[in-house]
Amino acid sequence: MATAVLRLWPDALLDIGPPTEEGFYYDFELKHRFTPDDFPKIEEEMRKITKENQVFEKSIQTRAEALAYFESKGQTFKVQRMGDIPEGEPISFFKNGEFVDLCAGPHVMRTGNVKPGGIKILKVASAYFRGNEKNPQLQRLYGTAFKNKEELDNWLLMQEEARKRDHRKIGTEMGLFAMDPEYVGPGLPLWLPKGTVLVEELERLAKETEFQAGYVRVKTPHLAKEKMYKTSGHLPYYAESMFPPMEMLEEDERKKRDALMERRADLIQLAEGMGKAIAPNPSGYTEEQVRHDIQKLETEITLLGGRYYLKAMNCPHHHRIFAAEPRSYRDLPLRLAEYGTCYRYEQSGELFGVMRVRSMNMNDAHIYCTAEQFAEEFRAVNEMYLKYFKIFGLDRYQMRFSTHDPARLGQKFVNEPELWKKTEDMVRQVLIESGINYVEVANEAAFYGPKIDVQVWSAIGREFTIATNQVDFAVPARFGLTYRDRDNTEKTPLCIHRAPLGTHERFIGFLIEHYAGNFPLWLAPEQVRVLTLNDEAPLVEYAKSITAELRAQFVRVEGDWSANPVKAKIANAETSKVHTMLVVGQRDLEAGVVSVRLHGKGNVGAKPRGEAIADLLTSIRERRA
RNA sequence: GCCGGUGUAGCUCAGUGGUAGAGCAACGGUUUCGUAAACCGUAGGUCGUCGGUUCAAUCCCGACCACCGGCUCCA
Repeated sequence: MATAVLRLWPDALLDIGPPTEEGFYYDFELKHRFTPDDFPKIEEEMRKITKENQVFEKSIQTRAEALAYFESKGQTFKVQRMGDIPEGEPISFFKNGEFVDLCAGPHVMRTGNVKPGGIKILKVASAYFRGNEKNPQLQRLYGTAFKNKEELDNWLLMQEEARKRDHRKIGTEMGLFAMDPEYVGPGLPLWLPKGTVLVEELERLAKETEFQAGYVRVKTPHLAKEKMYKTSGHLPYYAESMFPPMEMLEEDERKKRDALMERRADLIQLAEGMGKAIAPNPSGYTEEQVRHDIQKLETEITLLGGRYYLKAMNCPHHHRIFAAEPRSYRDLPLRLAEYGTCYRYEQSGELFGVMRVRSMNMNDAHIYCTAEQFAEEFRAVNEMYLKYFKIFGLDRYQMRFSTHDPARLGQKFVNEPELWKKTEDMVRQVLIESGINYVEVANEAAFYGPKIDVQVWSAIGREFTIATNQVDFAVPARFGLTYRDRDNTEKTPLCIHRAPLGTHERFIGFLIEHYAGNFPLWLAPEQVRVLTLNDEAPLVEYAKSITAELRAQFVRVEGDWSANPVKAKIANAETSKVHTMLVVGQRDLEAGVVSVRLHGKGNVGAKPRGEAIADLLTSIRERRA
């Protein structure tokens, strides 16, 4: 592709072009802006190149030769990329026809190995050079190539099928949720009645599971004073992702606070100057005194209060619940659970259907425990994850173990090298013992401790972090949380943050794509619909009595005894993805049976009414797939 | 937030410098029928918002908002 682009636009600057899961891309810097109208032209040129059947020739050059080559071509990005190759490593080049590029290895031996019909340019987008938003943006051309046209067409067809599973599309079609950016706001989904069913079924699952695992439930407000997030350490590091605070102060109080803050800023500057001890300090005002006064001002400012933040996480509230009563080692582990609603001001371009939103319901819980209890608790949490994955038939997942980076202690990560090592060892131990498939990634931990993120892939191939399990050895101490131990001393507990079902928003978005909207019976918004062959009174009576019986058993059932032809009624029920249809006609009425039809599977035959109902109830109770 | 694209009825989409259509859904009738769509009719829109060009703008231009594809970031 790069060869073709260079032929068409010789002034294009090249960055790099690696393969991806669906093909490949190449980044270019070019005055001309690519549009889809250019795609056929580029494809045409690529086809010519495949016909030329150029051989990919490898050559090794010295660093100086390579640099000189790219500099002579004015390829500044390539020159920068050269810096990424470690000193002493051979610099390999590949040449095909007139095109020469830095490359670790060719993906095919000759351009002719790709048949002209198998090539397609997919889309153009932009990307930051080296993925850093401070760097210039390049134009990224995505393309794909298959051995021949048939394989390409097959792949395109699959892409088309995948698009049909998009949770935004199905969510609208099925009436699960709605977005109202004009009145409610972007990223603030409204759960419609059918989507709320999913929300509540998941909550019920979580509540049952957590109850059995010894959790207790709590409820906390959606906002808190500024002091909360200063203490937790989320401010100012997290402020970017939080909704701006609500200012509660009256005009004069605000002036007072601003004055105090100004004074504080001055003192901080003074203290810094003193630290460097540039000038003599005739006033006799010592650095220690200044620090003390800053502290006093801090307290005064926070006591004025006046600022409330919508919570972006539940942990601080739970910490205050821990602090609300004196705790003994006998109370531990204390597992506080809540489906807490959090608000995060995600950047506008990051919003994505219901998968990435600004208001979210988290399947949250915080486990306060001793260091001795930690491994057992952590293992129990992991097991809960696996239990959920089994229920949802989720087999493509990966645990991502995120650890700290010792070089960034005190900046990105709290400066507790020993605790980091200790907790990371504990987590690693649990992972190895449980035989869980995981990868370890450095420098990705939370500021307060290592974490495990669970990556899942939806049927469409979208990858998401759906759940998280984090260790926190820092924030409980910042809140001064303690329990009285056996030896009558106060100790600080460890805290495990966990959210196996993530947020309703992302989890449901994921489930929609996972099931393509065809939910298992226990989750289905409309579980059963009773359909009559016609609208004659005795038949309608029969259908109504079945409906009433199911409804009394809390089955989500609707009835359709309209005068429409049964074919039409079935078509309606099928398009609404009703899980089970009970079709009744004169025959069924006389025999006391119902004809069972399953969504997507068709008619499965008649069953005695009582048996059909019992089967439904069992499947729901057992949450069968 | 950045780059590019898009914005017409509840949904999917046509369309034009002289103030708008189709299918499905909705509503009213007719149809009484055994496993994916019976027929007739009715209603529905400040053509994302604001401004500009023009005799005239849904169409051309600009700004903003929102959404989509990426990047960055994340549950």
